[in-house]
Amino acid sequence: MTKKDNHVQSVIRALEIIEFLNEKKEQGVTQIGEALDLDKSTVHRLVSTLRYKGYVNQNPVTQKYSNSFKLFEMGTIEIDRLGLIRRANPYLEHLASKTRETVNLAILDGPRAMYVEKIESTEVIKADIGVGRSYPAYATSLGKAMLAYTPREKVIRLFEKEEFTKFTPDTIGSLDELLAELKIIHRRGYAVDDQEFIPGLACVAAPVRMGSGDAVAALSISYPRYRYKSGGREELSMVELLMEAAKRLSAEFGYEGGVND
Amino acid sequence: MTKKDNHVQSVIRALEIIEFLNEKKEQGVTQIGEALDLDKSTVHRLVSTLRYKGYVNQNPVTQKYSNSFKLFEMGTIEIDRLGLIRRANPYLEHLASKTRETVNLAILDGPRAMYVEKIESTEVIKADIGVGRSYPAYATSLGKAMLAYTPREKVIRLFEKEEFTKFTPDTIGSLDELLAELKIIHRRGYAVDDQEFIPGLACVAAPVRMGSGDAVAALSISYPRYRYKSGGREELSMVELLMEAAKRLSAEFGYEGGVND
DNA sequence: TTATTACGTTTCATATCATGAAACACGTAT
DNA sequence: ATACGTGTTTCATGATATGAAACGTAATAA
Repeated sequence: MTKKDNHVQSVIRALEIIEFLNEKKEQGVTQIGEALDLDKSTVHRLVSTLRYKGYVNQNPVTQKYSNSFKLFEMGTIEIDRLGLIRRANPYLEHLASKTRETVNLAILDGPRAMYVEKIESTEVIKADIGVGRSYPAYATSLGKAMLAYTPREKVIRLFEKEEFTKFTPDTIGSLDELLAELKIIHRRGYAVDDQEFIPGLACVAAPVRMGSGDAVAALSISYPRYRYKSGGREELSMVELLMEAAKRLSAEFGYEGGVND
Repeated sequence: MTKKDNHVQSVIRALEIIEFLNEKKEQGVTQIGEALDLDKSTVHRLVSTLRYKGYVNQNPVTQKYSNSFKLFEMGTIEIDRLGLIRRANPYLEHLASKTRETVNLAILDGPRAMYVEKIESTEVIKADIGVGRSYPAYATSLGKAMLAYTPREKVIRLFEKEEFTKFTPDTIGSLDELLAELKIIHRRGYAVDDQEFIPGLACVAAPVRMGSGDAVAALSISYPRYRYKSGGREELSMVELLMEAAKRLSAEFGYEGGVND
């Protein structure tokens, strides 16, 4: 909590231009100026700074501006830092080939679960959640699996100001409810999402843990609910595969304990 | 070409901080200040602006700063724009399962080929090039495949100021050489890289074309050279698979012509 | 304990530097 | 021809980014 907002105006404006170009595609200085309530000369100066630094390109024919791929390049470097994707890939492939369902890898990005890698199911009907997207952690099995292995006070800090949106009737609706669920997950070693986020979609997830025992990421398998009976033999055997993979991957990140702390 | 450098100092500094944090990991304001030759109070103000906008996080215990995953999130949105990865995935999977080798999808980012998606070979010995990385287009089959279906004057503009680095003895070494090679590729419909970038690595690539006939992306298959004879039956049958996939994917992007213009 | 060091943070006087109105250049449409 | 639509450049103005210095806090040394 900063005492006083002492932020740099031009930097905020430049970032807002990048964000604006990120949701639109190609925009001229006038359009940007109208959207952000800036004079077009100001926009031009900021945009030309961004171009100088390689963040935006100018279309030579339309003269309009768009974001370059520098963001993508830098973003992947950021994610690659821990070598998470590289290390997780063999396990993802193993799970995908064994289950034939979509498998996912996510990290915690504040109160949200961000999908960083996936292998899609070979089935015609399959779960498909976009890499690079993030969703409220309390509403997804991946998120809950990670939160269950995150210090309780940090979880409270993350969610005390968050609103709990009821995506479906079964979505977790309060911090208390979440904390109770996390306790169960921690004891059991895996999380389930039975249509708590998207109707018809079910997932099971297990945490990837590091030396401290806290989660660095989570693995999940997601599939249409109708394909397996909730808690049935098939689903449980997927959970077994998943937990074995998560355990082995955790070992690569220095976690030496068992399922429980 | 701007007549006068009229750039916004604070924006440049803020971006340089992001870039610095992108190569290092967690850094304090003092360290950042030393690296970029700025007073720590200036760094603090810029960093707190970046945090306010969600681009950096502060570690509550060390108080040091690091980049958030916002860059990754925005980067993937940028790449997703055309739905390229989504549309290409079925073809990548088909190629991967047929050939058992690593298949790649790249786009042109200025004079460089940027890998945006891949499926790894199931072989123990395999090619592995990182998603999000980019390499000189003239040195890769993907790059050459795209350049061969890019207006000649644009190619010249992109490379007239570029230096041609000899990564291996067979790397293309000049603009003239490149233009000659592109002509052959255009006539033939696919590009090859026989150890022109990395010794021992061979690739074949075909362009994904849009309505205008220009390339939007390229598909490739990469493998260790020793596994197949250059120009042999096996390699040619991979080229056939590749061109068929590229042709179908091109159709999804509105390209209706044949292999040649 | 008390001093020392090292760090992030805040303050504040200063003038640099970002700002937007207006003019410009170059299109395209009327 | 004329009028509007771009992106671009100029320039006088003062708002605002700046860095030195002071502050707060924590960890370490004496």
